[in-house]
Amino acid sequence: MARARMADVASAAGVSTATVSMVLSGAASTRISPETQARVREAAERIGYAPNSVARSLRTQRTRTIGLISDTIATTPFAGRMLAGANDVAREHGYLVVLVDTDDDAERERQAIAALVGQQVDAMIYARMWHRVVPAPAGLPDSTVFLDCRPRDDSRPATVPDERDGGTAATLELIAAGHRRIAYVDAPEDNEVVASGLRHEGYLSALAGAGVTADPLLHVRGTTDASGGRAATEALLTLPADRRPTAIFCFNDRMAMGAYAAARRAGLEVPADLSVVGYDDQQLVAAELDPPLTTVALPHYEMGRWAMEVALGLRRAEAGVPLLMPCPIIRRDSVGPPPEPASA
Amino acid sequence: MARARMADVASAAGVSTATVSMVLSGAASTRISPETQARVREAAERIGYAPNSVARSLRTQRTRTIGLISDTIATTPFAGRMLAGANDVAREHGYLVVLVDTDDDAERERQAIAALVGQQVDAMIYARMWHRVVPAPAGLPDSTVFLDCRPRDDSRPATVPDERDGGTAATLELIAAGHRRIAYVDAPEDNEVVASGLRHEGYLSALAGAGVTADPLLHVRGTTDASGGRAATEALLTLPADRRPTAIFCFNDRMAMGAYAAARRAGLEVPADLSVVGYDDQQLVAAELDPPLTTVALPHYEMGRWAMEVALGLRRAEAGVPLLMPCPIIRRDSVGPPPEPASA
DNA sequence: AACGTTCGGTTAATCGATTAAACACCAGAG
DNA sequence: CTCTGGTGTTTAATCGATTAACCGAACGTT
Repeated sequence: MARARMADVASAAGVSTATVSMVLSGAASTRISPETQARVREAAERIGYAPNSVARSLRTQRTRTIGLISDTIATTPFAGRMLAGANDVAREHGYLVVLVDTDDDAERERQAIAALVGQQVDAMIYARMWHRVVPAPAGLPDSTVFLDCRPRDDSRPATVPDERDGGTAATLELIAAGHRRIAYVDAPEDNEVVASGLRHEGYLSALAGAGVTADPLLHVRGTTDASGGRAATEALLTLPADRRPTAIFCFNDRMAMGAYAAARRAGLEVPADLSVVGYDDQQLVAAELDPPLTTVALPHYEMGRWAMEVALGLRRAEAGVPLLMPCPIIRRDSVGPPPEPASA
Repeated sequence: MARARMADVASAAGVSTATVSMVLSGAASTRISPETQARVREAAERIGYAPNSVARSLRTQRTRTIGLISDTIATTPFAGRMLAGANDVAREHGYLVVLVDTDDDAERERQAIAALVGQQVDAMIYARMWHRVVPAPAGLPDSTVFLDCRPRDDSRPATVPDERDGGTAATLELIAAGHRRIAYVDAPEDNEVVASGLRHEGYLSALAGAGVTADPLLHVRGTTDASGGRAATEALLTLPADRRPTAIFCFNDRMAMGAYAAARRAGLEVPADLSVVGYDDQQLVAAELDPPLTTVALPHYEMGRWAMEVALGLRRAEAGVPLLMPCPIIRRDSVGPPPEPASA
């Protein structure tokens, strides 16, 4: 049998569709007598009526649907938490999210935007899986919110992680443990990777705040995977004893994995001989390392929530200055005091 | 200015909306003169017309939209690839996917199903993030496809990984390297985790096929994280030398990480002293271990594609017997010959 | 000249809701 | 006995497309 329509409820209850609509939408409860309301509700229940949102959307011009465009969902472990945040807020307010993964392809992105606009989504979220500055794509509605990226012209509301502050927090954690010779194992030089520079700034400012002069030798780079972290750490460990770092802050958790491996090869224990702090709090990795890794979490869930709240108009957000979402430090067991009592 | 409607195109081109519709949908190209067609297209282009899919959907009773219900997207690294597969197929055929994460909550699931049905999705995919047998939820349309799970009554098309074959492949890999004493570090006993038993069956059958008698001592269990794998492996390594395994097949990659740690603590090198094979080919983990881990990949992307193809009717699939998607072995560097020349 | 056929469109119904405006009915006021 | 005002409900327009049915003109045939 076909799905019940409002007209079916109407005839079952012996009223007009207008009455059914008013009763079920709860709007004009005052105008309709309680008896009629009860009759309508009972009839709707009985024949299993469920409104057709397509028809409703056509009439009301709102679909209670939010479009979420993202690059490469597949290959990042971060997408999930961002999606989860957005999805939770959407659900809490009766919205549905239409997801499109553009695989970082400009043509697909164009199509996706067109398709979502055609579907009349009420708002749009433009997400990137790693913090970037992007040229605002054409065709995005005014109601678009940027997530984990910011439009180059800052023309729309956006939220990104507060990487600078995260870099400071990580470094401070090591300083607090007594370290003075702290290395920063950075990502390769790449303007796209804004996180790299910001975390470095945070690192430098933490050192400065503690009265430690930054040693340029301790700022090294490697590819952003375990092998890069390992190579960079190995280089660091060949430094003469008095210049060698007692602690390492890595650009991300995978590089920290590599740092662990390098330490192991060099016969060093983490954290007894070398303290390590990562970044990202990567699912199923950071906590599983031996010892579990102290790291800085990327606030993907929170950013996802925020973006959806703005998209839904639950929260005012002016374009111009992106919201910097705090990156909390996650303390585990990879940080300890330096091997020798600090210079103090 | 409001979005252009078909009527706007019609008046701009001096024709009726029927003509516009026919021209733009490409359907009745034969009936309309080439000149008129050109005029209509030009007008549509000029005023930037894009069809309103809500209106179209109401009329055609199809939304070109697929609902995808899943549990806990957030906390698993697998979701991405499954989504990517589904999304790719959808995009290739001009469909959009509406995603709902139920967070494994029955009430949310109910709401999600109702919402998607109300949105008139053309079909639905019911996904789980780890292989399970589930009671088919009420309210799912007939067109629902099950992804990485199967309805208890096998009443709908479904696809799950071929875990048994994967277990065989992993074990065979070790046998081929010359191992005879091969342990299986299993997940805790739990009927929900069907993968556990199936991989075990595969393991046993590979051993039997090679004429090796399975030693019950070599079937141990641990929690499905690194610490569980580590504890189980440590237990294995305390076995007397002649009963000790020379190779370990782990239920998943995280447990394999733990096996690495245990080996290291025991002064053993992987793979020189101990070979290890994992399962899952977990993103950003398996390949990053030192040495990179040989493992069995879960075909999430392929399952996602398959499910969407079935949902879109591009592929016939009868309910009854779930499609077993092959789990390819990913060879890296954690498998070598046993430390002593094989018994041969 | 009368009568099909094509050709090239147009008319109008329809999908299933929402909602402004109209209406029927009754009570109380003037 | 008419008028005014509520009250409770219905009528009908509307959202923006699709599509079956129809229609007028031109052309060919006998």
